[in-house]
Amino acid sequence: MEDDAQVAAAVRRGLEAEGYTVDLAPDGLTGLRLAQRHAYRAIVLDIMLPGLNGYKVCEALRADGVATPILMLTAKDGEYDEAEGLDTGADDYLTKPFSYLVFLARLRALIRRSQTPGPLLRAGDLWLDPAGRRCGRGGAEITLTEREFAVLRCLVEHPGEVLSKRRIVDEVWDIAFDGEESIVEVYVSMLRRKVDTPFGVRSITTVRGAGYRMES
Amino acid sequence: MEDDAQVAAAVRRGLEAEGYTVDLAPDGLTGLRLAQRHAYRAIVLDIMLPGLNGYKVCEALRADGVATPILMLTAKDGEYDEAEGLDTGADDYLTKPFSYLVFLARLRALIRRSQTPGPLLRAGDLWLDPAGRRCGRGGAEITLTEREFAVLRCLVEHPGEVLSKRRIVDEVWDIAFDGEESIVEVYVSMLRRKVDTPFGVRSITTVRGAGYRMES
DNA sequence: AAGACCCCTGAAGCGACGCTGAGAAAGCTG
DNA sequence: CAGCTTTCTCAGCGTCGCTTCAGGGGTCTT
Repeated sequence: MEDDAQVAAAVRRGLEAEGYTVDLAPDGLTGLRLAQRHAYRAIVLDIMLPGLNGYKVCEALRADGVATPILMLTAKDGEYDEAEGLDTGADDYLTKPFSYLVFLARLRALIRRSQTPGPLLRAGDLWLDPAGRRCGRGGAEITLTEREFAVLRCLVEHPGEVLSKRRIVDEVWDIAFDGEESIVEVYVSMLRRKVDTPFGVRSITTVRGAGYRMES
Repeated sequence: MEDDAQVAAAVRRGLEAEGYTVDLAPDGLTGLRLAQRHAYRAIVLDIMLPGLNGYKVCEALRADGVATPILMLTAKDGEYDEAEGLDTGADDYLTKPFSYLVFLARLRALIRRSQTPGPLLRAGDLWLDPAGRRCGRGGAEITLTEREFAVLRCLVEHPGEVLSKRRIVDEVWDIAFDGEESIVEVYVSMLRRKVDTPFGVRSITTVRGAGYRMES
């Protein structure tokens, strides 16, 4: 246990260094609760857990309709353990001891596999292709920088809804971003110049004191 | 088990003497992993396996979209086993005990049958033949090293989609590769010099901050 | 009408990102 | 073992994008 806690802490540090946000549960039940309440991108589940063991947590989650990909960690390399792990609904398993690199690669593969392609976002004749990272209006393609694209995407994903600058910063910028919210103004300005002005339209509306809205 | 391991080793020696390259998995799950990651020309699958049994491995592979021909080995000669084997997606089965010559003949037949004329990957007039490990643009053939080919293949398999360096590393390099992602930059640079520049085109687009995209 | 507040946008510094040539290390071939 | 190929690292350099700042305009309140 002592050992496990250390491994868990190390894994957490590693993942956070990679830019992931990590919630750590000390026991099975806590983990189950967390997973039921949050929409995680992936769950790493140790079979040996105080309280509910990993199989049970996994089973309970699947029974609950939680579809989040699960990576199971098992200490034994017994045959049945692996099969059972997959049977209860885990998407992958890893036998201890494992290298951190292998762990990371598996986790990434899991997350990638679960990502739905999400074809094309549209707002009027404005279109956004997240997979190809392309954007355009009608037949014309528009070149956007990474940030511009992220901000526009954020807006297009919530058409007709007013998004505060705070919210846009939260969604687009890193957690650690400590600049001013006014950065959003700058990007909206640049976006309008690229996706609106040349086409004589105005799809991003300013709602004074509240934020911005993508007209649908 | 002991027995099986000896048979497996013998088969391996035999096949390697024939000029095949053989990967041997000690258990079902390892086999499954290997088969998911590599593009084998054929898979020989024992039903009696430690860990996942042959049926499950077979099923999992097919569910995963792996189309590699599978030759199933069964110890029993009961009809149902055979039927079940074929049901789960195996292409042929062989009942133990069998002679090595019969085994070899079946395997060859399987490989021959599966050689589809041209699963040729294309992107514009750029073509890639994974089976023959060849590549070219229009009528001109281009010589690529193993890595170059793998990177290009990765890109061509997802035309129009932006692939991050991280993802390319994950797909092309060993799972435990711990070098820098910038290695991808080097290979893209070399690829462009071979498949783009001589033809005055630019098929691999850099998407700053996001990755690379194969133009389709 | 004046002031306060909010938003727009052009300019500019600087840091990050990507490209490429050189070369070391490892592997293969004869 | 020598010579070749392949793979990977490193560092320099040019470019691009991110962010901040400041000045100006618009809008609402008092």
